[in-house]
Amino acid sequence: MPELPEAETIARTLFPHIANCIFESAVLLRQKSLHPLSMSLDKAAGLKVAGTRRRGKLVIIDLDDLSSSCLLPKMLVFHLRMTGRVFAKDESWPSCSHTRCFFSLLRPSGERIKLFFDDIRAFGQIMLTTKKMIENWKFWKELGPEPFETDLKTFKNAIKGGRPVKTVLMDQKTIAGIGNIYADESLFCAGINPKRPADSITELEAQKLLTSIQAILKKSISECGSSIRDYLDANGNAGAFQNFFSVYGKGGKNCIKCGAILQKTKINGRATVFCSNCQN
DNA sequence: TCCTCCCTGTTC
DNA sequence: GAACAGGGAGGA
Repeated sequence: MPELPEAETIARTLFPHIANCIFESAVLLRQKSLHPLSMSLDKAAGLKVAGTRRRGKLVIIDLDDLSSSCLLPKMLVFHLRMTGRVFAKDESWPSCSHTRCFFSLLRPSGERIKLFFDDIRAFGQIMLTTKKMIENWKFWKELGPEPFETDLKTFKNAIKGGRPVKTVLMDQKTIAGIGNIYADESLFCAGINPKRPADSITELEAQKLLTSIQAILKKSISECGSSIRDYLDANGNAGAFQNFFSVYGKGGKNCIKCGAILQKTKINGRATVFCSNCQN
């Protein structure tokens, strides 16, 4: 389940494979995997890979239009949702039943490669867009600040309302890139009960929570993300942060801090694990 | 503000 | 063969 650290790892590991490549053609195998606001993937032809990056959980390939005099930068945006994967392989690599689209790319060396977007559960979507067009996307426009670029005041102001603090954390408008894994882990690290109404969080707790989020995301990025079942980076390697989980997927086991049995519950329809002793 | 739906592979 | 995993859209 790619969240921020996994998207970051994919963006980093993908770039060496496709640096300076020119897009030649696209094959879309599942129409619904194309975002409704996307332009036709054929429009990628002739564009050159300028870089790869991440925004929240989104993986982005920046593209330069070499032919256009008005230099209108385009970008290919991947929303990986649960099981999306982006990776490059040599030309002979076959698509599989989970391949949603693939591109043919030309390397500066003249070698031809393929860029795949595979997605088992088919929740993910791909979008070819421009910096201007993407502003029409409500999700993009409302996306909260990056966890490493925000400050306490902004964060505290976003933690508001009577919803459970975990729900607010996972709301991409609050802060970008936090999903179920990192919400549970951050709340445990900060000693905050995930069911607490967001507006009951004190300034001190918000401070602790933001620090925890940043520390956990940083650690996970350094471990190349978490691989629960499906996630692999652009090189096909698994992450290792799952070996550092304190609570996620550990309901019924003992708390690593106090030894109490970790509670498993559902918040907003999402599996949630916490320690009722350590998290108040 | 909460619930359902979209998906498919894995586990019970 | 049902339950479960879950991000985000959309509807109640």
